[in-house]
Amino acid sequence: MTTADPACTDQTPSAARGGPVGITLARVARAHRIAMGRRLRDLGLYPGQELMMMRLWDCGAARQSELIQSLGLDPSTVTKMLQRLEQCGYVRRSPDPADRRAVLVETTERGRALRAGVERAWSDLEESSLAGLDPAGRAELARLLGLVAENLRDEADEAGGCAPLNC
Amino acid sequence: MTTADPACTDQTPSAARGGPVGITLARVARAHRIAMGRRLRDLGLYPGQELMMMRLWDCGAARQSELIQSLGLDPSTVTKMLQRLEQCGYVRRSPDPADRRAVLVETTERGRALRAGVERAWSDLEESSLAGLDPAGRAELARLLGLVAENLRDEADEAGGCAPLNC
DNA sequence: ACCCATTCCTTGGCCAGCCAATCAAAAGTG
DNA sequence: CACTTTTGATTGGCTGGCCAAGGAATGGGT
Repeated sequence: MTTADPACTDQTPSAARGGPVGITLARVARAHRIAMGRRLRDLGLYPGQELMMMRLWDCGAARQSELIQSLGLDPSTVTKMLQRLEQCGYVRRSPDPADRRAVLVETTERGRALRAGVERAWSDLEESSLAGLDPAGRAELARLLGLVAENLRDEADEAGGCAPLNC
Repeated sequence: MTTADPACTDQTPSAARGGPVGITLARVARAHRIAMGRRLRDLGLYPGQELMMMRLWDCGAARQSELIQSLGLDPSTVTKMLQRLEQCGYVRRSPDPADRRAVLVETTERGRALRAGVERAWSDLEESSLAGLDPAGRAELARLLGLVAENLRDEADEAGGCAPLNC
């Protein structure tokens, strides 16, 4: 008698009834990340590393603190990720001559070679995940997600951004 | 001259131009998970554990394999998560008398006590993230996300579901 | 009755990602 | 000039989460 409870087969957990959109978002995002991870594995990347590489492709060379800021990651996360990317030969790190604390990061030729594959992964996943959605629907989805993003950004600022002025 | 490149200030990485919705989704989801994580930390939970607890609240007692199936997680992930939840006193694990391989899992009183907090976390985050969205917009967002979820579920089935019949 | 495939779970190893503590260098302040 | 604060980066430790490999019990097939 393990699965007798009818609630056990319900899709949305009863404790999340107050956040139906939120839990749907979480589920979709997880599936999306997994799908992206499958594509990245074929390229030799782990999920998360593609964002770092994309940033480096756009920036040329960048200081580590800049990457931390733009990706919104923890400094330690960036340090370790870059150590691994460097070991894979995708990235080169060198001390900044203008600031002996800082580290300059740039992609190698091998790192640049990943770009086409990552671009295809994004396009491919976009087509796969938005299949059956007309351009209007896609635009609407992008618009709504943008609103949510702004709301969440505001909340994040409230929580952690007490540094600049008052508070 | 570290930040001279104008593309460096662009919001969307150029390598993701083929997947604008996808990258927006990834960003929103990350912010959402972080916001949820902040609320969960106050309750004594880590992100991901709330889904496990929610499942257990709905199921009563469940076999570990059932949790793996319903949450879509790796068996090893579930094993370790349950070991930690048990150590925190939120969960109790006992051998299934009907099958000596299996493990039965159920919430403790302390685990049940978390429920109100988790419910509030979901509701609170829903309000915060959907602020400024009228019910029609929320329904539309839920509908669109549902479509994406289905597309991604299909893809996941294609990738890993070669077990049952042909193939 | 026997053997083999399947199922259930655990362990170890690896990654992303966070927090806390630490150190070195730079910048501000007296 | 010296002292303090702030910034840049690293290390260690913890979590979620995956894969690969293994062991133990069940169940099917002959």
